[in-house]
Amino acid sequence: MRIGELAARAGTTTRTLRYYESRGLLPARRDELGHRAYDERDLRALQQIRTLQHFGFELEETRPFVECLRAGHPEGDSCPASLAVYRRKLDELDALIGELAAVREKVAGQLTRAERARDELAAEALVPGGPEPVCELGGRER
Amino acid sequence: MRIGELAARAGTTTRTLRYYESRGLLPARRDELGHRAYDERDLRALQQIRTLQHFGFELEETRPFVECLRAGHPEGDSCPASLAVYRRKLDELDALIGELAAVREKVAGQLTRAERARDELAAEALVPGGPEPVCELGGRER
DNA sequence: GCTTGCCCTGACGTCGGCGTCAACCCGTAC
DNA sequence: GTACGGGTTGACGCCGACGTCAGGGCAAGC
Repeated sequence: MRIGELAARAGTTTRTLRYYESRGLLPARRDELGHRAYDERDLRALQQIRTLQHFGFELEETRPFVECLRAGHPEGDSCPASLAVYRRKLDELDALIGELAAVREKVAGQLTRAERARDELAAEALVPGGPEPVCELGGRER
Repeated sequence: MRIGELAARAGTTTRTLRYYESRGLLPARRDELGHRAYDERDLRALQQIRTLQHFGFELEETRPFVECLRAGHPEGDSCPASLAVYRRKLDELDALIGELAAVREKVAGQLTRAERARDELAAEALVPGGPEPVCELGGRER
C-alpha cells in the first residue's frame, strides 16, 4: 500500500503521513522507487493515532500506543505506558473542565449583573425628566 | 503615565501594551519626546482587557468592552455589543464543556476496558502453563 | 510525444499573543 | 565622559499540526 491509499483509507492526507514519519511516529519502508510502503499494521497504528487525536491527545501522547502496537500487542492500550497516558489525560480533562465551569459561572454572573444594571438605568430614565441617552454601540440586540 | 508604569500597574509588560496598540485596541497619546502617554482611563481599559483575557476571551472579543469604556460608559459591559459577547462566550463554553465531558467519559471507558483486559490476561497466565510474557513497555506503573 | 496521476523533497505559511533581540535615542546621576 | 534606566521601531522566534506551494521524477495510457 502506498501513501495515497493509506491516507484515503484512514481519512487523512498524505501530508499528515509524511509529517508523522518526520516525527518518527509512523516510519515507512520504501519500495524500489523510493515510494513509501505501508501494510495493514500501519493502518491500525494510524487509526489509533487518529482516534486519540480526535480525543484531543497531542501527537507525542499517542506515541506509547503506537509503540505498543508495534511491539505486537493486540491493542495500543495493552501497555502500562498507554494506561499512564490515559490517566494523565483524565486528570488534565478534569482540571480543564473544572476551570472552564468556574469561568462559565463567572461570565454568567457578569452577564446577569450587567443586564440588571442596564435595566435599572432604563427604569430610571422613564421616571424623572426625559429619557437619557443609552448606549448605541452594538446596534439593536439580535 | 508612561508605558513602563502602566504595564507595572496592570501587571503586564510593555511589549504587551505595544502589541495592543498595534492591534488598535489601546491607542496611546504621545508626549513631546514621542513616548506613549497613558491616563487612568487607559488603566481601566487595560484591566478590562486583562480580566477578559483571563477568562479565555480572545483579544478581538475584548474590543467591544474597551470601546464601550472609551465611549464614556461606567463599565465595559454597559453596551449591548459587550452583552452579546458574553452570551456568545457562554454558548461557546457550554459547548466546549459538553464536548470535553463526553471525551472524558470515552477516555475513562477506554481506561477501564484496557485495565480489565490486562487483568484478565494476567489471570489467564496464572492458570494453564507458565506465565506468558506481558508487556514491558512503560516500566513499572507509578 | 504528451498528458495524467501518483510519488518525492524542501521550505515557507498559518494562527494568537506575545518574548526576545538589535540598534538607536534621551535625560539624569556619578 | 560614561554608565544607567527609561523610551523608540523593526523584525524574527515560538508553539502544534499540518496546508500549500515549488520543482522534479517515474509509469501508464492515448
